[in-house]
Amino acid sequence: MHEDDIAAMMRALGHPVRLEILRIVSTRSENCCCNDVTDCLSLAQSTVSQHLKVLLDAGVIERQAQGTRNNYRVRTDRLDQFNAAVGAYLGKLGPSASACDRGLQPAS
Amino acid sequence: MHEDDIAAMMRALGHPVRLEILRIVSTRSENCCCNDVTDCLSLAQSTVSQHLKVLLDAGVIERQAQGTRNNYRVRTDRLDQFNAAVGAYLGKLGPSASACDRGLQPAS
DNA sequence: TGCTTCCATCGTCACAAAACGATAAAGAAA
DNA sequence: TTTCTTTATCGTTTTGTGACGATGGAAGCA
Repeated sequence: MHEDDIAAMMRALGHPVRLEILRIVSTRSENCCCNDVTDCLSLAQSTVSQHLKVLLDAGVIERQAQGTRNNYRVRTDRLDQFNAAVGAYLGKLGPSASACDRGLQPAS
Repeated sequence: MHEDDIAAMMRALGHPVRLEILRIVSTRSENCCCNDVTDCLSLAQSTVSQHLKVLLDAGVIERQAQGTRNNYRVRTDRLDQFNAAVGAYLGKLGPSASACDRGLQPAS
């Protein structure tokens, strides 16, 4: 997972409503559709659908059509992956590394 | 660390340039000023200063005036805190809980 | 065949974010 | 004092985001 991917995932998760949506979806693992989420929030259905799309595009959740409804599910694999990447990235920030590697010296 | 704080931190880190700035700052722990960062990036000084402010407001970095320059430093304590909070939050998303309870909170 | 439900998408609006140049304050250096 | 360096902030422009209502297509039910 590269820096840009981490940033993209961070941005997808960087909204209180989306974090809450993620929590809601996770608690109804098997059958959580857009309306279920909407019922839990004081937002319009279109707004919730949009947030779901953001999470979907970021790979945080997955969609599965079932008749007329769409079931959403948390992609725990991706979240684990993300969590590990964040830990690794932040862990590197303490000790010295090779930064500014666009052809510049490490430190002064 | 509460959900909104996590979201705020995520949003601050949810930009490729800011992740790179963070990395640059971390490698020059003791004396990293705005110009140092600007030299590493192809962005205007005012733009870099703005990004630094975002990171500063989110508590990701700290500022320390030294003469006419401002030294920035990574707040590893906050990042560790954030990392732990993210891990705890994402870890909760696997097992089942009681959904849609806006008034109940297991832990913080 | 209708009728209903689900929901992604479109169009729109208001506001936030990202980038820039210009500026001014404040310390260092001459 | 005068000049230079550093850099936060202002004003502006462009682009993005979040929210909404409305719409239409697809599946299920009458």
